[in-house]
Amino acid sequence: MDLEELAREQEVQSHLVRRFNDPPINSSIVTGVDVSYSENQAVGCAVVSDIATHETLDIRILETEIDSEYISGFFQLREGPIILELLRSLETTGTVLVDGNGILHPRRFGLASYVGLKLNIQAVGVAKSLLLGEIRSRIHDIADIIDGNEIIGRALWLGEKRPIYVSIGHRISLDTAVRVVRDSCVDDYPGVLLQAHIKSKNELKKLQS
DNA sequence: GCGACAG
DNA sequence: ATCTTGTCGC
Repeated sequence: MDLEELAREQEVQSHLVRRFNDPPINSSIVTGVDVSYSENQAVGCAVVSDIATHETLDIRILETEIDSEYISGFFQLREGPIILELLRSLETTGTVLVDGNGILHPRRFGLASYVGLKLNIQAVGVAKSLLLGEIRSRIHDIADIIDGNEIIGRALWLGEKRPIYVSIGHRISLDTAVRVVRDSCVDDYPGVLLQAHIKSKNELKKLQS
């Protein structure tokens, strides 16, 4: 499939993304997913945690071969398959935090929306750099990210100089997405994402040695 | 054409 | 993301 066609598909699927809480968040379970690479070898990790008790409930690690290169705007091609397989192997995911964007995307369908829609789960995008949009009306540690006439995400300053960028993935409101990200933070970053990052990196290193 | 560009 | 040591700061 060529990118032009996939771009059209993303636009169509973006209309299926639900930008409200469905259902209201009733548990404190969150899952963070991240992937590390070495050439065409990828190691993904999913960490499930109860952010109310700080208890880690589950950890999954998966090693695969990656064929797709990274293309901005089409991150789903590279990380989609391994993340879907990781999440499908879990009994419970709660709200899933994805390393990347949700609707903060040229066609409002970033990786977090792709994962959320594909698995029909609540998902949030958490990115470390800004893909697009303008940061406006900052109040204290938070600001809107605007593109055209819509708010597509929020920038959150959590201690460090650089903010993180939170956006709706699927079946969650922006306010709730921000709240979940804040609640899941250990120091300056969502604990499940940091753990998934470290775990996937360590496992990759082990497989190489 | 030029520059930007999640990870 | 990854290639990579020391180094500035809390």
